[in-house]
Amino acid sequence: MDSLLDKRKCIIKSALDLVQEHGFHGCPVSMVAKNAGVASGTIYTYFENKDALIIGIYEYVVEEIKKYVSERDDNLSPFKDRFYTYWKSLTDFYELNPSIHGFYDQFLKSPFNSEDLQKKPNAWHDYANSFFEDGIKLGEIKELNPIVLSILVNTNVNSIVGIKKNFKKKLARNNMSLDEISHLIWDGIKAK
Amino acid sequence: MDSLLDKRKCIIKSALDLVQEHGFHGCPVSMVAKNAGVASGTIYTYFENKDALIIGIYEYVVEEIKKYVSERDDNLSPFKDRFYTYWKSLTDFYELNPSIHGFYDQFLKSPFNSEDLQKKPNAWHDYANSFFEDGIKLGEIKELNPIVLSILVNTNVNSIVGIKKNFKKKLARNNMSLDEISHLIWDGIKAK
DNA sequence: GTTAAATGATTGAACGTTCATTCAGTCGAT
DNA sequence: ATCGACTGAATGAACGTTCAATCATTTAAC
Repeated sequence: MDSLLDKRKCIIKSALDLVQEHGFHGCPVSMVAKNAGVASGTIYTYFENKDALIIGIYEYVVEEIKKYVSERDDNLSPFKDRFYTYWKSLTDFYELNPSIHGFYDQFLKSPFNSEDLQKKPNAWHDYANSFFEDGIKLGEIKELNPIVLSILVNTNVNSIVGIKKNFKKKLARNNMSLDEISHLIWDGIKAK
Repeated sequence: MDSLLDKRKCIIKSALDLVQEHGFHGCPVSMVAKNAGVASGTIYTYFENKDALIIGIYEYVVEEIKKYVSERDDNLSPFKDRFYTYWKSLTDFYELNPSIHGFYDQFLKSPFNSEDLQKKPNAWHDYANSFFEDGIKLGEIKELNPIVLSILVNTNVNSIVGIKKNFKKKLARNNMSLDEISHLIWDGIKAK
């Protein structure tokens, strides 16, 4: 029983790496299977088809993100601190898990991220939305739609992590550190 | 001669629509051909292979973006005005050309956007970078790396346009308008 | 405790489809 | 008459998916 869940997760994880590297269509089921150390037929014990595998990866990924970020949020702290912690947690998580970052970035803009999927309950999105709702209720940030806020902040974190990944050499100079972008965003969204 | 360029552009345009709708791998060459009103073999008169077609669309797209945004920039105006005009031009352009927005968003995160491609000269990226360099030289915006700034601003515009596309109904309420996000970003990046 | 049956995961060759690409022949302009 | 674009059927490789056979583990019977 346990090993079944393990194998499912094992397939997801090895598919995650490959998709991140080669794109959705650059990694055939056979490659995922080989990478996971199983036969290609086995994939179909755990997933209805390849699309379901991709969605399965997505569901795993958002669960992991939510877990990491929410564990580090202390809702008794001042909201400003919570915001910076949120930003840092998300950044850290992506940097610790570059293939999740790569996958998620690709997935969000892909046709896999269909309207139907977006309608389904999503613990990570719910968490992020209610996080920013808190900030608004507390009067700490501007009265923007929390959904917009969360998309905006998450997009920016994604972007920064991507920049760090790609431009590591060029940017290290004497410029304002990339981490300071969080201040820039905070200045933009804080109330007053 | 002219009709050859026309046909190339015609193929690019009809591929653009299809890719935006179905994703890179959801639109076979045969479909592109049919949509463009040519035989599939004809595609190969204009493009070496399907990948080259995708890259061709990308090159067309960034050229159009650059044209639209730079035409509306008056570098004699105060930089703050120029920033708002930049933001508005880019937003307008994407809203006037939703399939370009959809394509570009997908493309940027896809494996097609390879390191090699990123190294190639790109008039739009150069334009955006030097735009923000201007702002820094004029002392109007913070001393961030202009490459970072342009990625950041472009990402945010992209994101806002995407939100407008998807959430038209939900968001129209009484919340601060999405267009105000530009102020939020300006407040964040302006000097002082 | 041993043996036998049952269950269900696993395998990988085989299948059928899809699709990028080719090319021999056609058409149209000059 | 020549040249080059155009056509679209043909090709063959790639890939998702299936399934008969195998294997491992659990259950049942004695």
